[in-house]
Amino acid sequence: MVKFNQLLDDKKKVKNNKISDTILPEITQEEELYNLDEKDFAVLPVGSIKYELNLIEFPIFSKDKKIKENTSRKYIFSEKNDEYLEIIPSNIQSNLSKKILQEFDELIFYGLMRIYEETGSREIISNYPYLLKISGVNYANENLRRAKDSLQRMKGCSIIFNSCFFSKNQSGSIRETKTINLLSSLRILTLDDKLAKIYQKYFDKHKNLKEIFIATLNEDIVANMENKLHKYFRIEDLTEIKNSTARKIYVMLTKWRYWQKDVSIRRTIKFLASRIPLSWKKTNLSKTIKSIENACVELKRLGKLKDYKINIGTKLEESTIDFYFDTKKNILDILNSKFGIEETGHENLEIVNVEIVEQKLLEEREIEIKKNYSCETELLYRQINKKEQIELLKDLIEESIKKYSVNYVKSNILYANKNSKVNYPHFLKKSINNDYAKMDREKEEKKIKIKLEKEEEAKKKLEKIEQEENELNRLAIEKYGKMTEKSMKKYEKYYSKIP
DNA sequence: AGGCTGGAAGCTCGGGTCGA
DNA sequence: TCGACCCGAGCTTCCAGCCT
Repeated sequence: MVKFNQLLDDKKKVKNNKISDTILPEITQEEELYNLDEKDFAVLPVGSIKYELNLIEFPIFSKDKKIKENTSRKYIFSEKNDEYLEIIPSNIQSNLSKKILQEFDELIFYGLMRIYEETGSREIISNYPYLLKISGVNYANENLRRAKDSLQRMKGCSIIFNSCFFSKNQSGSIRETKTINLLSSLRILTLDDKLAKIYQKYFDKHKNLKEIFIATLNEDIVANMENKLHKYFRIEDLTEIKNSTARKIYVMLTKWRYWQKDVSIRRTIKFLASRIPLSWKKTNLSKTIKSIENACVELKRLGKLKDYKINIGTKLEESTIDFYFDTKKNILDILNSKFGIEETGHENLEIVNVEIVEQKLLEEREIEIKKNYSCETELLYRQINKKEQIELLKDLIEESIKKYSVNYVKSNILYANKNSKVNYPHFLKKSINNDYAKMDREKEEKKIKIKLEKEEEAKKKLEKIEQEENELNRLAIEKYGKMTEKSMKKYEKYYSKIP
């Protein structure tokens, strides 16, 4: 972990280069004591959400628009200490996209947090139009599709915190590897779904609703929020910042300023860029600084930042930025200065390297996400041709047997085994959805039926023959018993000649 | 009337290249 | 170091039409 000393060193370096000639504006800090406790939470402004501390500090939602499908991203904080954050996209074929979490998902996540705040339940049952509305996303057809896409990404994307996930019981250095998905489960229900009746009231909200979703928030994130390891934000405060770089800076500053308990803070621009994250290639430094400056202008315009000052010395690379905060406090500021001020150990983490891994490599390496699948899923998974077995197909099987039946899925697996030529997972998914194996299954069922019928017939025939034989024997014995002594001797003499 | 759908055009912004 | 320019995925906006 990068120690706080390093930041101090950075500051010293800047001083040595005589860059730190910033004249701080006169700032007087007013303090008022409120002694807030649980019962004061009722006065939280409408539209407040909790933002969990780990999610604040890390680039969970990529700002990169050129992100490719089936590509993971690893943000390395320290090669030596093996500290990194890695985001691996889902390659479940049924998902709309196989990308890592992106900017749009962040907005949708705010919406989920809002519903969580309203209901207090980890399980969120809602519909896309409502989710868009409270996420601050314009209603548009395309956005409806993307909301679904986004939920799937939150379920499918694995976020690996290696030695960097902070939680309540964490003290000192964080040594564990933690893999989470923002959503631990996701179920999409259409009206014709078997379970739709149970959730009818959620469909009744609007006659035009075709689908609703049932999503469960990740338990570690929820646990942290229950332990007050979060900051409060008004959802409008976040969504009115259209520039995503500005939004990320605002969110991180809210954490840092109350941790540092200061009305102004300084960071190197390199550090800031690494955390947003923005490119820090030599040829692009000036543009990155410009982007950060644009973001600051936006924050100042919206009144989220009192002022800022960028200090550029002889070298662009060593530039720093000072942020100045308003001392006027609203209810959220007061809460934020009280809760979530723990040192999480992330404050000085600097991303030193970003690795991008393409799908081929992703598939080659075993994804170490251990999941609990049902017995049926495990058994069906073994039916898949060995060379086509990918751990993630278990998700597809698990989902499919819920929707259809074990026999239905099995028949389609066998069909895919026989007929898939190029892309097995894709073919299997299509096969299950369209029941390609219907004919095979019916043929097989018919074959079994005929076989059973034949066996039954043969059994009956055998029984009949036995019955007849028994009857003949009985009659013979009966007749033998009734013979006169003369006839019996004649009969025995005749039979003794037969070998 | 208001919510939903489907499609399309145009804009945004980070990133890349180049030359002064 | 910096401005000019281009690229392109993502995003917004708009329109026409449908459903309840």
